[in-house]
Amino acid sequence: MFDPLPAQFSFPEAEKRILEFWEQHNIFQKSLDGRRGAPRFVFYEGPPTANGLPHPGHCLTRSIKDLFPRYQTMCGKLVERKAGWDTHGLPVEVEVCKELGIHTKQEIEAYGVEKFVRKCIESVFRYTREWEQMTRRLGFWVNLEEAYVTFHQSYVESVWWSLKTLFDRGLLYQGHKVVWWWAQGGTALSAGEVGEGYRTVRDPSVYVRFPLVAAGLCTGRADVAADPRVGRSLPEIPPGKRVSLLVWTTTPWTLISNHFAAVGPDVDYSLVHDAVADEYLYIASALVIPTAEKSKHKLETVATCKGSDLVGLRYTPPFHCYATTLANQTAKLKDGGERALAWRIVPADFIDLETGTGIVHIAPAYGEVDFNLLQDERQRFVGFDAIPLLNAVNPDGNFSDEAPPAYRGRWVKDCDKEIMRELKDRGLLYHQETIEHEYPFCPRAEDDPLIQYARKSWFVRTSQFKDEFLKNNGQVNWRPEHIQEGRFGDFLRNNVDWALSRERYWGTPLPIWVCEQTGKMEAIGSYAELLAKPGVQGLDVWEQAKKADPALPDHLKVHKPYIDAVTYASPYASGYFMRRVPEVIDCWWDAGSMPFAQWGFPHVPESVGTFAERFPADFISEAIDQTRGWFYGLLSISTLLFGDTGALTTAWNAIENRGAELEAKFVAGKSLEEIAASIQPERPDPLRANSFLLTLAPLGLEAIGRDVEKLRERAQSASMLKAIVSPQQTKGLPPRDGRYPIPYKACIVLGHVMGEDGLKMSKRTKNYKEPSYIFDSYGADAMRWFFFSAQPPWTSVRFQEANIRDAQREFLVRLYNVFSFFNIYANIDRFQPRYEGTELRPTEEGGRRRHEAGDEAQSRIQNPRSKIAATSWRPVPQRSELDRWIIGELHRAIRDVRAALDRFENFPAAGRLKDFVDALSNWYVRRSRERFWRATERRSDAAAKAAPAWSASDQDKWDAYNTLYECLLTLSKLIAPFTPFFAETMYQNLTGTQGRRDEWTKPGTLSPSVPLSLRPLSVHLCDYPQTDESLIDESLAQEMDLVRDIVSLGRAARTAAKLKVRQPLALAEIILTRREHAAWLEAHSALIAEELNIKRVELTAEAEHYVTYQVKPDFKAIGPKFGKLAPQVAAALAKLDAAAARKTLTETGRLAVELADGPVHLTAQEIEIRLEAKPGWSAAQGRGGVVVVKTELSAELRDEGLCRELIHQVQALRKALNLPYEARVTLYAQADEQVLAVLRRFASVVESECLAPTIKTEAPPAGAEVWTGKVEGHAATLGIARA
RNA sequence: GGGCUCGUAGCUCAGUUGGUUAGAGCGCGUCCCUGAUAAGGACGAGGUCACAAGUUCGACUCUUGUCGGGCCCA
Repeated sequence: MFDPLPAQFSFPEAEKRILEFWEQHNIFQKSLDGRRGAPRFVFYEGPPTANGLPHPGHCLTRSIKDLFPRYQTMCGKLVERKAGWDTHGLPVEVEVCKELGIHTKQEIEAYGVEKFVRKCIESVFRYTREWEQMTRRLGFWVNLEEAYVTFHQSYVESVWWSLKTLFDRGLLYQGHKVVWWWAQGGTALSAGEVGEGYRTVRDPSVYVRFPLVAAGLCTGRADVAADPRVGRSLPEIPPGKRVSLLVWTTTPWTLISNHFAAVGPDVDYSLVHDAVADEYLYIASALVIPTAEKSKHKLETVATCKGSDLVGLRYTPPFHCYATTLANQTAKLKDGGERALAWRIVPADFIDLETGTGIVHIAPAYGEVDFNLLQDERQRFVGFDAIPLLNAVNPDGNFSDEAPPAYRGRWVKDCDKEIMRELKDRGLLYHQETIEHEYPFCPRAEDDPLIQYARKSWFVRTSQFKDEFLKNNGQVNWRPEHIQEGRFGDFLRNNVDWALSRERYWGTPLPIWVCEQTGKMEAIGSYAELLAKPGVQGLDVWEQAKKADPALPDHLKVHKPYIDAVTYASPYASGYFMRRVPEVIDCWWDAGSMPFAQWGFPHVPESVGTFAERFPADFISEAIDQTRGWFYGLLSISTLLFGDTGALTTAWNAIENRGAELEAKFVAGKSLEEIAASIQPERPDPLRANSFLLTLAPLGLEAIGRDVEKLRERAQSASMLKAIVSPQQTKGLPPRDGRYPIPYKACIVLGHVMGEDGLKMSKRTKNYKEPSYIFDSYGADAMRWFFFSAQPPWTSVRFQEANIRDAQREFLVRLYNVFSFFNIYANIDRFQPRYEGTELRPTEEGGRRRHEAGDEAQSRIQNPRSKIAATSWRPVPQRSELDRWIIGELHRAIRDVRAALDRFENFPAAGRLKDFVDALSNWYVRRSRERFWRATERRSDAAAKAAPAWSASDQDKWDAYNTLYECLLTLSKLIAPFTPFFAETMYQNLTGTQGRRDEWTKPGTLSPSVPLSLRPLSVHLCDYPQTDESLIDESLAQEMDLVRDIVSLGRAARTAAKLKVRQPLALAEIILTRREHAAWLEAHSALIAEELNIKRVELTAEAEHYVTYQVKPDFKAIGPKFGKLAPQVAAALAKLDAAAARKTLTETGRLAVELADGPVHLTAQEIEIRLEAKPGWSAAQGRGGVVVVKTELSAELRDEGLCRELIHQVQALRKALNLPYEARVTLYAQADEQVLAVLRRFASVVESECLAPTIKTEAPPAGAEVWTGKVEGHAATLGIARA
């Protein structure tokens, strides 16, 4: 007996019960315990920030993150799932500031950093409860109890370890970064804040001359080495005439710090003669006319050239404040030669030809592209810092002492007018006007314009690892694939050094301590390491705070402001202290460090091994916006820390800078340790030597492979090579998976979830339903199924309630109906499933013993009530064709679903499940209904004992039950990763575990009918179904498809003739396109006849009556064979007598076709015969063939049709009375004689169909349900009353 | 402004290495079933596959450009 399903099944309520069950019985933990010792499938949780409420987008992420781990667990893997929380960063600070009603850094400091940071911690966990509830309700199995938290001390120390490692390898450096800077507030603004503050303003627009000083054009400058690229012939200019670049800018104040002028190498430039001043100017050709119109000067083109021809020319800077130091300075280039440090023409790829002059003034301190261009130039020189950053502005926005005296100490924007006047006075201003454009202001201080400003910042040298990143990226299995070469690949190819530091308060403190005297620095890898330093001071700040408030989380001691107070004695200058730098780090670094930091690697005991077993991840998933966030963080940090060539690069950096020196030491017989220690002798730290060894250690010969060539190329001697490649084993090194340390093997990049209206979800417009509303109305499975089945996860998805409801109806409700159908009739017939050996839980005993256990189970259920099942089960091959077909479909579905999920593709997998449920519901159950309803042949107990075999009819019935049961039970496991709740409901009901929870906790107390101890408690403790290829009959599958197709065509043909299915017809003819399945189809004509309500169904070979033939080439075969001739072949075929051609082809298998150049031969495979119904027949055509129905109706058929109509009306009356289905009625009929005759004639049919044993041709009595109307043109009155 | 991505039925979306009748669901219309029943099913109408060129014997599919949406970055 299966627990009867409720009359009104509620998905949300059932899910709540399942949740309780999971928790009560620790099913998640059991699912892990069951796989202890199994191979791991590693999952990384990308930490969300819990300082906002979870929305539908997070539900998508968490659904996908749940699906694959569940699947892999069922496939036999151990899939631990450690949750994580991202807790640091500007968004948290902003939330707290909003709460406090403050904004600026001064205000935060006035409030108190200590109090502020504590507010941040509170804020971070404000919505944790909501997040945990959503996670639980969605059925996302993840270990929340042991979640990693990025502000925890162990996590912070692990991040410190990574930073120290990089610092010691010379990969962490201080440089500049251009930010949107609020000068008055002294802070940088985030992109979001900047976006808020754009306003339309009027600004100056000035055209300025940069007079050229290049050799050959003006007064030659023999002291400046010519750029070899300046190898072009420039036009002869009359001596003494001024030649200038014409540049354009809207920020005159930046001209004081001008460094370069940029041109587009492929852009056309014109040298024009301006008659007004009798001078020559370079302008982009495309902008000559607009410039002439603006300035109202006549400009005559003298010559043209490419921008690349101008590169390298020198000019006089507009202001001279830096000229005294830089005017004639040059430095060595990496590839030989020297170049001037400033005021040269350089190439750029961002030249705009819409406005300006096509020659761009470059002031690297005040523009990001400008700054990047400086960085590119710096790369060309031997010493990276050979070129200084020109910046005559203080952080407060006032000109510094480097600026000309007139401007010093004044707000830059206030100086624009005077600067323009000065330029005019000095003859450099060519033209001036004002323009209107969008410019950002501080959103909190509306009168303060923002400026782009270079700030000192800490960087990680990621750009050196670009190739390594790309190699690693190449090994990731991206879903969708285009991420690899597209968005992510592009991002990596354009890699710039990671700007790591933030001048903020709530973040992982940058663990670098600086000597207050010498400026020398050290990185610290852990709190313990800090405490071990000589002369540590300042710990009391923390201790006192803790004493004052013992509730203070200990984790805070590694945070600002407490950590800032900790100083120690400088090893570089006695009597001085080492103090920490004030910055915290980018919280993306925190998140990207999670593979090792979640375990506190390498400080926490055992963490090295723990990490080693769980790196890399087999699977991660987040939304598309994480490309530059978490996905990049993981990849870059792993590569930097654990990569082979990454380590090589580090070694090269060291060797390149000190190669000769190191080599000498090596040759002199120094040990590797000594050499390592000497690499940066200013810090004679043993840790340094270790870290160098750490760098060299992974370079075992076997690991280097083709990089040996690179080594040879770059190592300065054979001896050095030998030193580097000798294998060093260093304990505690993280493992490497394959050649490169990919941090994740597969990554599903999710699209964004959009609101009901297809636009971005917005709290303000409330264009989306809350997850909790969906959970309460439809359930978590409905939402999950919608995410999995409605679209591939990487397309942006519209979160529409209607779509979720539809998805549920299409799959879950349909499946529920089948399940409920089974439940009702299986209970009526007291069906008992058989427990197969394969269903048993694996034990230490061998297969034989297991079978015995199975037999025992069988005998246990052989009590009188369930005797039926014990003897009725038989193997699938002995069952009917329909049973074999649906079991075959089941195994085909298993095969396809597994294959799709193995490829991390949920969408095709879900589609396949949907198709199977459709086949089960709309064909198998429909076609089998009669078998379930068939009465069992009653036999005496004696007869049953004497003959254990069932009658054929009963056996067929039990086959149907067993088949449906097996489909449903297997399906419960197949859908378990997708819709874990409903899967559990089905599984528990089908296995009889439902409602007997208490017994599960008491071993040995078996239900009398169900061997509970032999079954997993939960579907999630089961193995995922395996395909049994022997049960798949591909040709049966095709044939059944064909039948369904033909039936569909038959219905279409009926509809076309306006013949409803109730009206029986005499004959249908089927003309097949292909003959392969003809025999099989013929054998199933009865089935088709029944579905179509047609007495006889025939296959016709020669059907010229009804159809015309068309011979068409199969282009897929013919295209490659004939190429350009293909259309000719097609044309020739079209001209043939199709019927004759078909005959020839059937008989000989070949067909000759005349082309212009002679005959060609086609085989049957290369030709497709198409059928088309001739007009005048009620026919329908499809790919499989044509179905023609005979529309002529005999009197006999009409009567039968009439009878069906009468039955239909009676059934309608039954329904109106809402009668129980077994209620008997008396039928009263009044109509003409023809109708009554039909009723008499088909009385037995009417009786069995309508359960109306008595038919009275009289007026219905009072109280009867009555219908009066016309049936097939006959007036009639029908009434029924309960018998 | 740049990069990536998408544009297929009224709506929401599929469409597998290019192959000649482009599919599904919802909605709509017609009908069926009435022993899964506050369900279920069948059939039908509805498409210049955003637009324009190009490559090809052949383009929804590949290339380029234009227009429109989304994301990321400026």
